[in-house]
Amino acid sequence: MQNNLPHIQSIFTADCVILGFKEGELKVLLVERNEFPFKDFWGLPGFFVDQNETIDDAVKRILFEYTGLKGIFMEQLYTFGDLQRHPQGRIITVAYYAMLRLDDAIKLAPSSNYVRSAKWWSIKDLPELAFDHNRIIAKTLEKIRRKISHSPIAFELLPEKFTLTQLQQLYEAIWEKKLDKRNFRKKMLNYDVLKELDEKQKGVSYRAAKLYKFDKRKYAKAFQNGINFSK
Amino acid sequence: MQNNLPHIQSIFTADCVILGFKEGELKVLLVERNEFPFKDFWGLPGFFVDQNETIDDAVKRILFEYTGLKGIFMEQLYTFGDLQRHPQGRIITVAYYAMLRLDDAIKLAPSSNYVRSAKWWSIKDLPELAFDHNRIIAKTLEKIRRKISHSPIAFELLPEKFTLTQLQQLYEAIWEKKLDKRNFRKKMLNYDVLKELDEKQKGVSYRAAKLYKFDKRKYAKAFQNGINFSK
DNA sequence: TCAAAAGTGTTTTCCTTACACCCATGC
DNA sequence: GCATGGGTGTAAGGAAAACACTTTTGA
Repeated sequence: MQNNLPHIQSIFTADCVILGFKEGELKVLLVERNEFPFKDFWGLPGFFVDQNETIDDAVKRILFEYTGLKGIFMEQLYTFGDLQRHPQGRIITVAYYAMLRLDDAIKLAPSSNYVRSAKWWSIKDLPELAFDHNRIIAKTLEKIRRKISHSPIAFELLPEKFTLTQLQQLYEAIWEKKLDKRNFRKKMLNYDVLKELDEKQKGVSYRAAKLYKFDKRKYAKAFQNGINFSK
Repeated sequence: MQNNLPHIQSIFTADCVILGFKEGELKVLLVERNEFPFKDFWGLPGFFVDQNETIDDAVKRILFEYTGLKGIFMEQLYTFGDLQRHPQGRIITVAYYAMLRLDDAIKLAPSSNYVRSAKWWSIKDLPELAFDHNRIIAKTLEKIRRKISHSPIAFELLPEKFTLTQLQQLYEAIWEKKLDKRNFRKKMLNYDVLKELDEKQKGVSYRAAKLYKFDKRKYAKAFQNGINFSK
């Protein structure tokens, strides 16, 4: 950093891993590229950041353009700058991940002409993606596997009202590990961050489960003591 | 990302939070700036990344230039892109943190002419720094506070041979919290990641303590089971 | 012999784990 | 009435936390 900026300029982009949860599986939103490089490959939604917006704002903007949603949970993941990651030269990308509730009928609206289509993919069964996007998704998984132990990010992926079984399935999907139903419920209720509702599941052909809400106020209290949704 | 790169170019830098541990305190290496902006302010060592090196390599290079050391532990922290962080326009910086053993007499060699001097500061008592560097250091602290619970990064800051009391003081400095001696030792030895040496502290005017080494092989085993140096 | 830090065990409490059966509902 | 998931308790083991005194050493 010098007085007269030497204008060593670099190209950088932002890529976003948009996650959802449906049918007991973690899903990731991918786009089909319509231009070189990696034409016809699937990859993460990526974009340039304007000179007059923060990276966070740029990601919010793009999330809105793709999903029509605002206020989505998002967080910076990592910045990738390998020399080989882009065939046209070293392009640095700041990767983010975002989490949203897939229950609302989200209309996917790929807004840019470099994108042919957009689709939710099961994160367990991805093709070879453009650039280093497989690696970025792998790193996202590592991150959220750790993070759901001490942060209430799981609730970002669930409908506002959910059953304990849905919550458990989400943890199981992220950790790729079966959990004991009784222990899971005991522990989760013990944290005292859920609000039990006077409402039950509807439209199922078996005993309807109670619905719960995540309670931010309770969580704020519990957080002081260092909560730990351990495996 | 498009076929013909639109060359929306951005300036970006890398900044490095270099940490050491001495006299029971966490230290951070700061440089005194010799040029505008923020002339005469102290700040983090920052630098441009060449077009043909990865960000990691650039940080390694700079660490070597400043300290004469290679193989220092380092990790990416976060990428900061606020619009106001640099008075001359939006400059994105990728922040790293690094940890080294301060016991070796490290000769600080500020290599660049934008730096007047370099000095170790106690992290608890910092002046107002250039740019958003106070914030970057705060974020580093948050990160390592979490990270020392499940990673053996503490050992990066200690001499190769250390006493249990030194190790405890380091945890206490990072967590800003007194720990119980007996419980700390019991727990730490229980993890089975330390090797007890046939050697004792020298040059102290009281009962000399046993020296220990961190044992990477033992750690690798313990790691499988999900180690947790909890508070 | 004194000052300074090293070193050491036990008890209580709490969290984690393992484990299996009956219940409610819709079809 | 049957298939499907909902919902529940207890015992045992292990980790965490609280707590204070004796030992060693050099000056």
